[in-house]
Amino acid sequence: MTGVTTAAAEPAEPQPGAPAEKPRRARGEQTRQLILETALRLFRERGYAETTMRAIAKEAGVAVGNAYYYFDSKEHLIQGFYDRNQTIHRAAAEQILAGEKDLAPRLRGVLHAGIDVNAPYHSFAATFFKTAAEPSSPLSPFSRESSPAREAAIAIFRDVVDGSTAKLDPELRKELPELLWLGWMGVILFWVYDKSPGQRRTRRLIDGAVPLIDRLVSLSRLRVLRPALRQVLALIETVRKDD
Amino acid sequence: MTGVTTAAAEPAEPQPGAPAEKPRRARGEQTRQLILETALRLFRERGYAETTMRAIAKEAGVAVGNAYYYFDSKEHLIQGFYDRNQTIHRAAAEQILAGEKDLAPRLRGVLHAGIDVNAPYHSFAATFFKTAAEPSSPLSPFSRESSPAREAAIAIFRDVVDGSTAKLDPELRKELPELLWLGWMGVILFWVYDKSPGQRRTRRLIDGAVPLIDRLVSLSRLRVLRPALRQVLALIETVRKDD
DNA sequence: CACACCACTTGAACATGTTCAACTAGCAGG
DNA sequence: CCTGCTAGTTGAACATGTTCAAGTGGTGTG
Repeated sequence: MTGVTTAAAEPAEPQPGAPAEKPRRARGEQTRQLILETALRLFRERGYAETTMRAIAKEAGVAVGNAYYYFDSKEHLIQGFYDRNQTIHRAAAEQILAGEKDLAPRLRGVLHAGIDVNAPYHSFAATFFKTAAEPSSPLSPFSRESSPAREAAIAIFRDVVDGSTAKLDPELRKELPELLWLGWMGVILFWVYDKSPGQRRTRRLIDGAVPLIDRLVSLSRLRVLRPALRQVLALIETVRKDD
Repeated sequence: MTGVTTAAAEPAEPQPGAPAEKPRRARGEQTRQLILETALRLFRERGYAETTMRAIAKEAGVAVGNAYYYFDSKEHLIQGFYDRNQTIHRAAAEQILAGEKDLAPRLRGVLHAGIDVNAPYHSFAATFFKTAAEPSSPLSPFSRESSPAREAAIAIFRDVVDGSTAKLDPELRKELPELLWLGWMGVILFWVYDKSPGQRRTRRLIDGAVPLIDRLVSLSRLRVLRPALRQVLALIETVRKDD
């Protein structure tokens, strides 16, 4: 498991751009982990809203204020969950990508793996999603704070594309990873709302959408579609400006 | 302005399916309106999070508990906002659709009108969106409670398609309104996250996406694309099953 | 070894959404 | 006009996320 590590796992060197973190000693790191793990366990057992900060503190054997020393808010505790699943998804994806060269099964495998990882937390993830949807929230997938996690996620889809034997328009190839990630966000959105048993509708969505994407990507080299493709790429370019 | 009325405007007859509401006398209705209007005004002036229930009650000259007699929670106050903008958008859309027969400008006009209606509430809408994103929330655009509002919104896009002179595949024509509504939800999502001045990136997105959709819809009648189109329609069908 | 600094810890206090038992008042029936 | 019913109203009490001033203890330095 190389390449992606959760930001909280080890006290990384302070990066130039990032806001200065206080130095942390061994004891502090231990307490931080204790609080985080206790919180995630309680979230899983009782749900997010039903878990009070007092309960977390009590269960972890610390004072309430101590939790706030390490985490800015209750929502920030979710970031741990976020990072952890990201890492597991990455590992599962590498497993799959190592043994498959065609675009469609590569993409399909990675998407299903992503759902697999999150499946045990479906009910909890819905609440999580609510807080993530707030644009100003640091947990938003589009926020600056989650930028590293986002980049890591996009990197998975870059692997999906680059490692495949599919022939496609070079311009499209450059944009495709980010587009696939966007699609993945859409799948997650669908999944969060999916109340069917075992979220099988989401599985069907993936199984149906992947061949479609595969076909569209192939068609992208067609002469009739070139103008449309250029138009799509131009739109992306235009919209992306002054972020 | 026919067809769409806000649910809260007049004390409608108790519908068979709906949960039994307490009978409400004139005085009660008046108080309810007073609280709702006061709340929406304060939301606009100070923002949602910054407006406390105590402030609403005080400003309206009632006790805190009284607000909870009429509204189950603070979030439920938002529904009024929701309904109101829906109605205004509908009216604006009818204005535009009356004078335009081509698909692209019809769609473009309706989308821009939707943004126009919501523009004054951009910062507030972000918070609103957060609560709407919770799948279990009655405010979610996909929830059963907001089903009437959703149907009304889709109806706008049905008008956009049906009233246009565009020639398109009959199967696609049937599905297009709902797809356009889904796209509209996407635009809203983009808009909520759009921090550019005046949300001009959203405007650009609309201006860029509309001709693209127009082109794709035209291309849908092309022979090479028929299989792809059928595939898309089949996917929609599959995913929609056991809702 | 003593001292000072600072990471770390505490728990009471605060702010705010929500609940609830008690009260009020206006209308219907006698 | 009295009486009772119930929609309507009240505000204190409660639950919970968050803050903060006051410690505490370990670590590096003279």
